[in-house]
Amino acid sequence: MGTESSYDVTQYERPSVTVDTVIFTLRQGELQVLLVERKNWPHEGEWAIPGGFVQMDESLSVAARRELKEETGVDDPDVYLEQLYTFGAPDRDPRTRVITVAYFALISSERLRLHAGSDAASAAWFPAYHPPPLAFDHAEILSYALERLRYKVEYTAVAFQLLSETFTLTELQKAYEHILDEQLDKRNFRRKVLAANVLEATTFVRSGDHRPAKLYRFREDAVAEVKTRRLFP
Amino acid sequence: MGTESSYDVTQYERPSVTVDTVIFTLRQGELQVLLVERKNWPHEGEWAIPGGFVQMDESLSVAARRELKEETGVDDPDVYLEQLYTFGAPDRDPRTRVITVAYFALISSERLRLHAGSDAASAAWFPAYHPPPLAFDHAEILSYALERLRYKVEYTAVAFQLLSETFTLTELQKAYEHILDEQLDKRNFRRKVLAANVLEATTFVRSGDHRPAKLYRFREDAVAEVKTRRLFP
DNA sequence: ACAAAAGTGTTGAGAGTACACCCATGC
DNA sequence: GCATGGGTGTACTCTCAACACTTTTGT
Repeated sequence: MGTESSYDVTQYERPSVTVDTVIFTLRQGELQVLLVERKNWPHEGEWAIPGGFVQMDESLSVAARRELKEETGVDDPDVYLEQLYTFGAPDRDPRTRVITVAYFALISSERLRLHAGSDAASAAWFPAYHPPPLAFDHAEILSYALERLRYKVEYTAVAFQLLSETFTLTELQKAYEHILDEQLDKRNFRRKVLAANVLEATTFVRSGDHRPAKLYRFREDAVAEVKTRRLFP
Repeated sequence: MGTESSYDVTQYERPSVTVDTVIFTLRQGELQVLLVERKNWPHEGEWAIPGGFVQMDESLSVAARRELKEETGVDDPDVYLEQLYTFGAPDRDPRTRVITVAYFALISSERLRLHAGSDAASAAWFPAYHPPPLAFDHAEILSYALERLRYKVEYTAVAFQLLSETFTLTELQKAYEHILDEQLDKRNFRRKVLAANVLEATTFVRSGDHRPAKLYRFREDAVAEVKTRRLFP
């Protein structure tokens, strides 16, 4: 806002502003997304990304966290939340002009388990890569969130946000494979992840049916960014 | 927007929504940004990123292009424009709640020259890395735009948007150096830029004081993306 | 003992980086 | 003829990608 040095801020008709939060988790061996049911409108059986109006005294990220809490019961500032994009086509909601600021959140299924009984009666998890029909432009928002997640996971350490506090290297590799939808080489993966110096080994092991696996933890002080390969030198 | 299956869309008080467009060009051998003067308010001599209210029937990107045209006179759909981030802290504008969707634009000084006499009386160009004091949270918006530009220039071919249609390899290299604020090796730069197969040589040369330089053009059909170096395999 | 997942090294190819000199033109 | 920017090649290093077997545990 710049040109007018003074103006009547009430003179313009204002759009509604909402925040929609795309919530991802790893469940049942795949990447899943939380959706809420729209009972009759605009079409029977359509689902939607959870969202709500931005209150006049709350910031956008606070509104997104409020939405996250309402739907999952999780009220933890450590949950990863990032602004995605703002969608504002004039006809994206046929009722009225609604501009929505989309966020995406990553949450471990462990954290979700702790808050199982939330009030989200009509919310359910769906495979992120195979969602049901979505209302409005929400399919576009979900695609965009998946694209950003895939991209982000390649050059930062966000994937850890989807795992429990301690995890095995195989669990970490599976998380990457589910997000990237791609198989990775075990030896190369382990060598590189250990070389990155972002993990610390714990003294514990995960005992299952077979040989126990060492448990690792993400180093809080780790700076996990990769120097990007440039298009030009 | 999801939970309420029906609601009165008029029941909430609504924030104002603006679009602010950070306009970059290469001028006088440096990266510059267009700012507008805020005459008396909130503080004497402060400058601001050009912006304006989003009309009820226009999309966000159309609003950003409208702003671009009002300030520079340039009304060309080829001008590079990208949504940056949405800033919505409740107190970012002390008068009322204003949520602003920031965009950034890249425009060549050649295009600007064609539209020199626009109505932007109080607009002026400033060094992007050394701007004057800025109003509201506009310093934060500008920093964010510079960060994104630096980042984007490394893995896509956006830098061409700042050059004329034809350019010498030295001009291209200087553009990269001004944006990245870093010196590059001439031989490596030329080898890699030619290997990327995004340029076509023209038959023309730029004659200056000394040996004439070949002029190149960006290939319209070029797909200029780099496969990103991953944090993990 | 056997099934199942954990864990571990080497090699060849390609890309990145550092580095110095001759060339064509205007004055 | 000289000053100025244009233009060119090589050698070393590092990172990436492909690939198969041994170890440890539970049953």
